[in-house]
Amino acid sequence: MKISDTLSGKKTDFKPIGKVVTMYVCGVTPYDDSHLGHAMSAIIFDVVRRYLRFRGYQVKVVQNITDVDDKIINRANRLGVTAAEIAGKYAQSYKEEMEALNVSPVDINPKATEEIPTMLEVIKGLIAKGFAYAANGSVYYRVKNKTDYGKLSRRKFDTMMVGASVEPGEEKEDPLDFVLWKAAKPGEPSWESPWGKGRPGWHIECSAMSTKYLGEQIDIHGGGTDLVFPHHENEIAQTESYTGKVPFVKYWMHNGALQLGAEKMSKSLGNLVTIRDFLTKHTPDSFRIFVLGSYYRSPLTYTEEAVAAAQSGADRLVRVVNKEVAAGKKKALEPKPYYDRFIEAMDDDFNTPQAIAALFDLARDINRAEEEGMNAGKARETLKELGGILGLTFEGKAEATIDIEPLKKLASAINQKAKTAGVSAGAVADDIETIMASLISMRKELRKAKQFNLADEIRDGLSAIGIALEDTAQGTVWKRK
RNA sequence: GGCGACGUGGCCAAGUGGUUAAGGCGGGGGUCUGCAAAACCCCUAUUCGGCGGUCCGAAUCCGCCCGUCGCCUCCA
Repeated sequence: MKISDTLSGKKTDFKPIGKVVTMYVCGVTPYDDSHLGHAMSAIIFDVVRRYLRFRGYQVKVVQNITDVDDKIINRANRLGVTAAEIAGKYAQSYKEEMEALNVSPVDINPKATEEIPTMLEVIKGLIAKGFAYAANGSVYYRVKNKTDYGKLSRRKFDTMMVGASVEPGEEKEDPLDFVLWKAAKPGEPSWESPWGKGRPGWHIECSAMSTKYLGEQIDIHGGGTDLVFPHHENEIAQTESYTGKVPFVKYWMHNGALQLGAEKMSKSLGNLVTIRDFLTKHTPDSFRIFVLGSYYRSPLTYTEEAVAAAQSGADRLVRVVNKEVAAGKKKALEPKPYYDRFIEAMDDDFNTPQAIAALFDLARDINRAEEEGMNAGKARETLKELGGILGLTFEGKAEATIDIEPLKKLASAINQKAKTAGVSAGAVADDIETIMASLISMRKELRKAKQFNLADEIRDGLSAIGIALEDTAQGTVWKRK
C-alpha cells in the first residue's frame, strides 16, 4: 500500500520501520466542546488504523491530551475553577463524543500534566546538546542550530523572520526561537524544574510522549494541516535534535481542514458546529460518509445540503445491511470483485471515496440480486465487514421517542370506525408493540375488504405520529421515521 | 508579501496522459403496489475555470490569466 507524506510531498510504498506500526496522532486541548473539525481528523486517523489492522499490521497508537495551556487557564480563571477541572471535564466529553462517533480507542492517551518529568528530560537533553537555552526561568529552542528547520512547512529562514512574533521584553536570542518551558506566572499551574517553577510549552509534549511510548523514530504522525506550522515543524526540530535520529517521522499525514462557510471551522473564529449538536440531528454514519466521501488531504466544506445527502446515502446502506431477506434459492452474489475494488482503493493512500463507491455498488447489487431471487448473504456480510473498516456502524437514526398518547388516541378512533365498517376492532393496549400489531392487522382486514379509505387513514395517522408503514412481501412492517 | 493547495454534471465528489469521465444526493420517466413506501430499471457532463502550448493523443503535463481556500499567531 501507498501513503502520502507531507515532508517529501510524495506518495510512496508503506514500509514500517519495525514489526509494530507506530502512530502518533495529535489530540485536543480540552477547554471547550469539540467541533466537527476535531471529529473529522479523529475519523480519518481512525480509518487509517482500522485499515492497517485489517491489512494485518500490529498498530500502536498514541494520542496526547494537552491539559495545560493558556486557553484552559484563561477559561478556568474566568469561571473561577481550576485548570484541571476544565481540562478534565472537556477531556471526558471528548472521550464520550469519540465513542459516539465510533472512533476506536487509542492505545495510550497520555496527559501533558502527567508527563512533566519526561518533558524535563527532553529539555535538559536539548540544553546539553546546545539546542536550547534557559533565560529568566524559561527555556527556548535555538532554531538556528537546526540547519534544516522549516523542511516540513517549506519555509526559509529569512522569509520567516518577517512574520515571527517578537514580543516586548523578549528574552529570546532569536525571534524564531520557540518556548520549551514557560516560567511560572502568578495564578497559573506550575511544576518544579531545574529553571524554577513553570509549565511546558505546547510542542514539547508530543516529542516527549512519542519518544517515550513509541520510540525515537515513528512510522506515522497524523494531525490537521493547520498543525504543520509551527507545531509539527517544531516537533521535528526538538525530537531530531534530541535523539540525533533523522527522520523523526517516516510518514507525515495531514488532513485538510473542515470549512464552514468561507472559513475554516475553528474554536478561535467561533464558526463551528459542535459534535454534540451534530449528533442530535444526524447519525455517526452520516458524518463518516460525508468525511470519507472526499480525499482526506483536501479541505472539505460543511453545508447542511452535503450532510443531508450523506445522511440519505448512509440510511440506504443501513437499510441494505439490516434488511432481512429469506435466502434466495438461485446462485449467490459473489462479493469478491467489490472487496478487491475496496482494497485497491484503500491501498492507494486511503482513497476512501473510491472505497465508498465500491460499497454503494455492492449495496445496489445486493438489492438487485435479492430481487432476482439470488442469495446475497455472503455479499451482505462483506458489505458489513468493509463498512466496518471505515468505522460505519450501520445503525439507524437514534430511535425517535414515540408518544404513546396520540397513538392510543388514533387506535381508539380507528377502533370506533372499524366497528361501523364491520371489521373486528382490537383492544387499545398500553404498549406500542401491541397497538401496532392491532392496527396492522386491522388494516390488513380492511385492505382485504377493499376498504382503502380507512386503511389509508391508519397509515396516514401513523405517519403523522412519526411511524412509517411498509407493505413488503413478508407482510407489513413499521418503523420510526 | 512568502509558502502550499484547489477550480470536474443542479449540489457534493473521485479520476491526474490513451477503451463508455467512479460514487453519493437531487431531478425526470418506468416496474412493483388498491394507492403508497421501500427496492429495482432507464435517463440526467461529447465534457473537466479561461486562453495558449507540448504530444499521435490531455480533465490529467507546461505557461499565462481569472476565481476560491489554507498556513505564515492559538488551532484537528
